[in-house]
Amino acid sequence: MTKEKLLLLDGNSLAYRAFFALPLLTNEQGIHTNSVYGFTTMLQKILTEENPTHMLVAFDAGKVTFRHSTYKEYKGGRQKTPPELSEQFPYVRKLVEAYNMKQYELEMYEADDIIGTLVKQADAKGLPVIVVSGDKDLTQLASDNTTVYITRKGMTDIEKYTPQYVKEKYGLTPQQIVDMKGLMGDTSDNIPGVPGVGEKTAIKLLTNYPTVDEVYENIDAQKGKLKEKLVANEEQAKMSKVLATINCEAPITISIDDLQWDGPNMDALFALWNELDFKSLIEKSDYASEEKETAELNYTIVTDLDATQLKDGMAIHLEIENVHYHTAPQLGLAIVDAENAYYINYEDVVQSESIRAYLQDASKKKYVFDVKKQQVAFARDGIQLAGVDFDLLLAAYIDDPAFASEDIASVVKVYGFSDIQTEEVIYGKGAKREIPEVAILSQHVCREAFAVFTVREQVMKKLQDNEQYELYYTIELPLAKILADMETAGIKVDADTLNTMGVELKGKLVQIEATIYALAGEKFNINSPKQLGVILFDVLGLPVIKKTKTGYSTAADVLDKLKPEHEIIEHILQYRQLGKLQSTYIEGLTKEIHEDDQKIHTRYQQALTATGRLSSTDPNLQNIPIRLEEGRKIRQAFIPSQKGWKLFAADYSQIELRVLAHMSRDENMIQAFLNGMDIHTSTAMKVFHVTEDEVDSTMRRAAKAVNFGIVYGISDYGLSQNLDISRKEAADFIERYLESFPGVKVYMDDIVEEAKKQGYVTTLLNRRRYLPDLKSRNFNLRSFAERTAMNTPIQGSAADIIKKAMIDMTQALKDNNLQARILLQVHDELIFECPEEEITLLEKIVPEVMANTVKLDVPLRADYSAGDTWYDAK
DNA sequence: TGAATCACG
DNA sequence: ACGTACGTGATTCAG
Repeated sequence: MTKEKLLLLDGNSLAYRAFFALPLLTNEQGIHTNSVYGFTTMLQKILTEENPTHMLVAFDAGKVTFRHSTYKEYKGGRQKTPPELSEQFPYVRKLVEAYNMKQYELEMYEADDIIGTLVKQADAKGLPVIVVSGDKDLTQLASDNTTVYITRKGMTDIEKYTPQYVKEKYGLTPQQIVDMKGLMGDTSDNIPGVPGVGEKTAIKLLTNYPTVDEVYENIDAQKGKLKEKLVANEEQAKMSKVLATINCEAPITISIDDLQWDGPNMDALFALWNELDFKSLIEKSDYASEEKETAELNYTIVTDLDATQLKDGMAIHLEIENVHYHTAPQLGLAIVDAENAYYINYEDVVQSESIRAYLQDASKKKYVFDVKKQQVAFARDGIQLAGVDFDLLLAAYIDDPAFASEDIASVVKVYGFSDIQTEEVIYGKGAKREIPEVAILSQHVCREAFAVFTVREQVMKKLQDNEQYELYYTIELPLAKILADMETAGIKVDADTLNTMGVELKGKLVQIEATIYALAGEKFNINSPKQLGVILFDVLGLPVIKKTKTGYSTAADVLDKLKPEHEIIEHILQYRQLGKLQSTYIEGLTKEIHEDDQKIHTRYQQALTATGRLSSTDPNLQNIPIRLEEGRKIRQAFIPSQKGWKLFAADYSQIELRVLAHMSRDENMIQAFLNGMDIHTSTAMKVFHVTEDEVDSTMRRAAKAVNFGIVYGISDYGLSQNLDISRKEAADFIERYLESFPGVKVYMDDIVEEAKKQGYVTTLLNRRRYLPDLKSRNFNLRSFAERTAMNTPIQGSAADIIKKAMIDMTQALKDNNLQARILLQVHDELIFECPEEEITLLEKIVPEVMANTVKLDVPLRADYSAGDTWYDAK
C-alpha cells in the first residue's frame, strides 16, 4: 500500500500567481490561458514528484470574510482583477474537476482557513501534508508534518518551507510568521502593522521577544523613535496579527476522508487541454503516446470487394510508405464508413476491377486526408481517383492554417478525436523507422480512415459557420487536383546542361578558393561562418559590423560593407554565390531528375503556409535563381517535355500592391494603377512632390523600398536597413508616404485594430489567420503580430487570386481544346508548356484569364513570354 | 538538431 | 525603451 499523503492547494492564489508569472497566452478562440497553463504545469510537476493520495483545492468564497468584521479595510485598495484573469477562473475550476480533485469553498472564509483547518486535522492524524500556494502567508502552517510549497517565477520553480527552512530564512519559527506580519503589516492584504517597522526590525524584535504580546509586555526595553511607534500602534499591531493568522477552526463540512484521490479523468483533462490549445502538454502526456490504449476498431482484411460494399460516402485512406509519394511504395487501402471497415493490400487494389472502378467513379463520394497525395499515388498505377468530396487536410488548413500537419493523428486531435496513433508511434522515427507488420499497419490505416469519417461533419460545420465553405469547395479542393496533375506532369530538365555548368563552376570555385587562401594566409573552411569569422575579424582584423547569437555575422550585407576594407571580401562573396549554385541548384536539381522521364516532380505543400501561399519541396522549384545572371542561367536547363513544344510564362504585375490599393481603397494609389504608370515612379512623384521627369533612380529605388515596406508592415528600422540610410531618414520617408496615401494609413491602423478585436485577419476569399500575439505583453511578439496583421491580408489575397486563376485557367485550356498545361506556380506566376502552335492563343487567353479571375477596384495585369527554355521565357 | 546563410516571391 | 521588415526551402557546419 502506498504511503498516504495529502496535497492542499490554494486555488485563487495559484491562479493569480500563474497569471502574473507568465506572458499572456490565448487559445484559438482568443480566450486567455496563461493562468490555467501555469496552474497546470505546476500541478503536473507536483503530482509527478509527490504522488499524493488525497487532494483538495480550496477557493476563496467571496469578497467579504469574517476578517472584515475585525477590520473593514482588509484587502482594501486592491487593484481590480484584470478581465484577462477573471475569464480564466471558470477554466481553473474545470481543470480541477478534470483532475478529479475535490474543490471546496466556504462563505465568509478564505482558502487559507480551509487549508489551515485541514492541516490541523491531518496533523492530528499524523498524515503528511503539502500545502501549495503563491502566497507566503501560508508558511505559518509549516510544521514537522506539513511542508508549504510556494511557487516562484515560472510556476514550476518551487520554494519548500519546512520549519528548518523558515528558521534559516527569517530566523523565526513558522508560528512567528504571524507575529512578523503583525508588526510589519502586509501591503498586499492591506494589513497595516506598525508604520515604520519593516521585515528587518520585526525579525530583530521577535528574536528577543518571540510574540507581539511579549514585545509589548517588555516595551520598556525599546527606546527612541521605535518605542514611540510601537506604543502608538499597539492596538493596530495586535489586530494585524489577528488578521494575518489563519483560522484553523473554520466550520468546514468536509473531512480528510472525503479527499481521497485516484488520479485524473484523462478524457476530460485531455478534452480541456485541447480546448485550451495546450499542445505541448498533450504531446508530453503519456495519454497521447505509445502507452495509450486506443479503442479497437473492427475491420476485415480483404482481397476484393463487390460493388454493393463500395458505397457512396465512405472514407478511404491510401497508406504510402513515406512522404515522397511520387516514388514511395503504396502499402494498402482502407475503406471505411460507420458500419464497415475494410483493408486491402495495395497489390490487391491494383488487381481488383471493382475497386478500381469505384475509385474512379465520380458519382461515389469519398472522404480523404490529402487528396493530392492519394491522387498522385494512384495515378502511378493508372487509377484516376475521382469523387473526392471531403479532404480533411485542406478543410483543417482553412479552419486554421496553424493546424497544418502531414500527420492525421495530430489533425483529428484538434477536433477531439484521439483513437488513433501518431505516425511516429506506428513507424518509429529516424533510423529506426520501419514498416510494421500487416496486423498493426492495417489496424492503423483503418483508424486513419475512420478518423476522417468521424470528424468530417464537425469540420464542415465549422467551415460553414465561418463562411469558408466556398473557399474550401471552389478553391482549395479543385486546386488540389490541378496541383496533382502539375506534379505528375513534372518539368523536363536537361541534366547535360546542368552538368556542363557544374564543371565550369567547379573550375571557378577551385580558383577562387586558392585566391582566398592566399589572401588569408592559411587554409580554412570557407563554408563555415565560424571559421570565416575568425579569419576576417581576428586574423585580418576587419571591423565587426554585426554579431549573431553565436559569434560574428558574415552575412552578405555585412560583407558588402566590408568590401572596401579588404580584397578578400569580394572573392568570398563570389565563392558563396557560386557555391550556392553548385550545391543547391546544380547538384541538388540533378539528384531530383527522375531516371525514367528526365523530369523533376516537385511536391507542392497546399496546407502549410500561414498566409495561403503554396510552397514547393523536393526540390523547391519556387526559388530557382533569376536575379543574378550567373544563377539565372540555371533556367536554361528547364525545357519542354516534347519536341516542337515551348515553355510559356506569365506573371502578375505588382499583384500585392494592387491588392493593397483595392483593400485600402486609397484613391491616390488606385489612380496610379488606373493611369497604368510604373507604380514605383508614380509613388516617388507623390512622396517627393516632383514630376515624372524629375524622378531619378535613387528616388525610384527609395519609393520601391517603401512600397515593399508597406506590404510587409512597415518599420523605420527595417526600411533603414534595406536602404542603408539612417532611421530618421527612413521614418521621414514613411511619414511622407503615408501622407501621400492617407487611405493606406487608415487601412493599416484599422486592420490591426480589427484583428485585435476578433483575433484574426482575413483575405479577399475569406481565408483566416489567427494572431494571438497581438495581445502579448511582449513588445517583440506583439509588434511582429501587428506587422503580420498588415501583411497577411495582402500576401494571402494575392495567393487567393492566383489560386483562383489556376482553376479558371484549367477550365479555359479545356474549353479551348488546348494541349497546353500548367507545370509550375511561383506565387505570382504560372509556367506552362504547350505545342508551339498554341502560343498565339495562349498569349491571348492566359493574361486575360489572369486579369479577370477576380474583379478589383484596380485592374490586374499579367505579363507573359514564351521560349525554348525557362530562361528564354522571360 | 539548430543556426547561419542564401535562393525565390 | 523595447528591436524589426512578410512568406518560404535547401545546404552546410557544428555541437
